[in-house]
Amino acid sequence: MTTTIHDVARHANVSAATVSRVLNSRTDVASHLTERVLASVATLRYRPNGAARSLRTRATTVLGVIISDITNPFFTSMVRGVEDAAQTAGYSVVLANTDEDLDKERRYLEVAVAEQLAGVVLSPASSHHTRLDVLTDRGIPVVTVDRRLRDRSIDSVTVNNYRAAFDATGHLLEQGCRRVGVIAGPAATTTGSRRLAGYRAALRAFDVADDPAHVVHGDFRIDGGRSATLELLARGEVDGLLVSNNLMTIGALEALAQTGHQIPDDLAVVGFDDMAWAGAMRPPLTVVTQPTYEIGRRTADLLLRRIRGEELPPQRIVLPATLAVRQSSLRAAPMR
Amino acid sequence: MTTTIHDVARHANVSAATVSRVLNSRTDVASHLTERVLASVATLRYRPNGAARSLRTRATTVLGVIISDITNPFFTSMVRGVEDAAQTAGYSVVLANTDEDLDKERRYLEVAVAEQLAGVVLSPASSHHTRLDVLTDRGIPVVTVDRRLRDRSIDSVTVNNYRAAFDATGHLLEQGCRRVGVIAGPAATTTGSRRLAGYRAALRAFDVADDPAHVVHGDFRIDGGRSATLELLARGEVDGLLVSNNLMTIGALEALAQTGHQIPDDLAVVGFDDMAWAGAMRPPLTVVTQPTYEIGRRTADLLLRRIRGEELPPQRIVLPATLAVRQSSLRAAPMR
DNA sequence: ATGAAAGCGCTAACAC
DNA sequence: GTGTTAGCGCTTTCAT
Repeated sequence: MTTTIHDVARHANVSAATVSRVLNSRTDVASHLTERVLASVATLRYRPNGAARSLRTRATTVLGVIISDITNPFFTSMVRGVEDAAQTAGYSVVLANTDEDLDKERRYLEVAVAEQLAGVVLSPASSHHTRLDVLTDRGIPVVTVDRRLRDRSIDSVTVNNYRAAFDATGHLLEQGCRRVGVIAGPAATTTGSRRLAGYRAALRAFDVADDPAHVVHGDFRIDGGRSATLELLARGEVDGLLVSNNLMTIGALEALAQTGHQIPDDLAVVGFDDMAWAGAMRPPLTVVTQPTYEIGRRTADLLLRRIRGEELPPQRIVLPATLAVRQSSLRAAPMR
Repeated sequence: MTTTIHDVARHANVSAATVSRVLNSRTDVASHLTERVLASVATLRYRPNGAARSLRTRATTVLGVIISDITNPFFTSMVRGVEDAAQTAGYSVVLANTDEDLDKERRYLEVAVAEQLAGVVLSPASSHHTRLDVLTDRGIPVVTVDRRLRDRSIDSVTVNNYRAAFDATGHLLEQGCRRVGVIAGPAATTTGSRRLAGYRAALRAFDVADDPAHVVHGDFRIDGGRSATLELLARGEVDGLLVSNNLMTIGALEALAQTGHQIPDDLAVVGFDDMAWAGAMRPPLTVVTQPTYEIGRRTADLLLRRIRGEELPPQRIVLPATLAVRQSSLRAAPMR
């Protein structure tokens, strides 16, 4: 039927133990035996049985990636980076969606344990309520991505959200906007809270009053972005808008079109997270771009180091996010 | 350490075999024992070890989804449908990207075998060259999605691409366009070839000459769409454009903006595959919409039936794709 | 340096 | 109906 390690052993005239040693690249095997084994593996097209291996070793070579929404292009691009890094190291990747739901998140963390995943990349639903003990108790490493936890002992890879939001808001103020609204993310996420904090800091820096009416929270999804924007407009006119993620930006643009606002003349817009189509829009969209693929790679690299057992202090890797200025935020008569 | 089936057996005062029977919901266990076992499972928070199970049964409860590009929103939405259906049936899902590369595809099919996946959802890189024997020889069911194989014995779930392209092209012709270009997909894929065939049929139906200069092939990616469009424009003016998938549409729009074409006045545009942002674009984009999530669900349902061993003739499920007319294709003075 | 043998946690024959 | 037993394919002591 399927060829096992014993078939290879017989073919190479060695014991199964020796084949196993060769396959796990241990150095204590005579080189002529190594060659013979490798040759047999090749001719028999032998593939080790993953189930048997992980039953025995109590570990797999599978990484879990638990994110809120696989249809969000930010995450898919990030996942690509994780996949590539994992692949190179001989690991495969499984994905799960939480929909920002703490219950679903907890369930998937348990699955990760049951499946004995080698490690987990997590974009936590909440900086305070997400509990990782299930994993850490059993020594399964976790790295959070895009967002952090309050718990500083957990590795994370993020961008400087505060700074990015500060710059984006500053850019709108430099363009002459004085009533700048923000569609903020869920307060439970660090992307939500840090970006809002950056926005507020920019207002202060420019001596512009921080009007509570100018802040509306959305849920990082399209519909939420649309309704939050309509709510904001209902509270009074604004002349600039910062939207805290990509999907909400789509909703916001729909709302603005629907209410007859001209961009950037009536209202200058800056979104968060570049998207493949941001440049194809009319007017092209000014956004905070994140190195999504790189974020994924770095996250996976860090996770793999933990899996290998490297001892390092808790890492908080921060990558740069930069403002890509396009027409949606450029006003005719900018202020100096 | 971790609780095993024997711990549960001891706690419930039965044999491991009985616990196994209960867990696999076999009917030949006395109901009072079933209760006791279930209670023990709950109090001990027992989770069966997947590795041990699949080592024994030579099968997993994992589905593989092998697609060309996880960053393409068509596929992610489809994958959501697969995930939800799989989840309900107690299966989990792993993803892989082929980048339309036959080698990569073959490699992942081998991984599917090695990992003893229960079944595979595949969007084949080529209708002629993709070989599925690796899987079918070992009884691993496959359903192709989005695209078909020449081999009619393989189940598939697609939309009626021919008809959809026919309608989309017909719509452009009804709008008065007479020089309609098409950015076609890779000829190796059925989505590429069927959509092109539908386009040609519409030209015939409207008695419009089929100018070879109006057909350019792209690779289903953004850059390919951009360069194909520039190539098309270089060959001579067109007044209508059909783009055969979503990512190429983004590239096409960039090319049109860059060359100063006004949509829809200079050139009416219809894209394929709805995207969350199609309605947020100015002008809103006319596209062929596919029931992506539903496609995923139906695919998974079919695959799960095959996994359960149901005997049915080869299925070729065809779901409806419909034209969502928005402004990008609406001309001032349409022809009747 | 290499082989023999035990056992990871589970299910499927086979007894009873 | 339920328990006993063997063994899935691999790695890892422990001898040699």
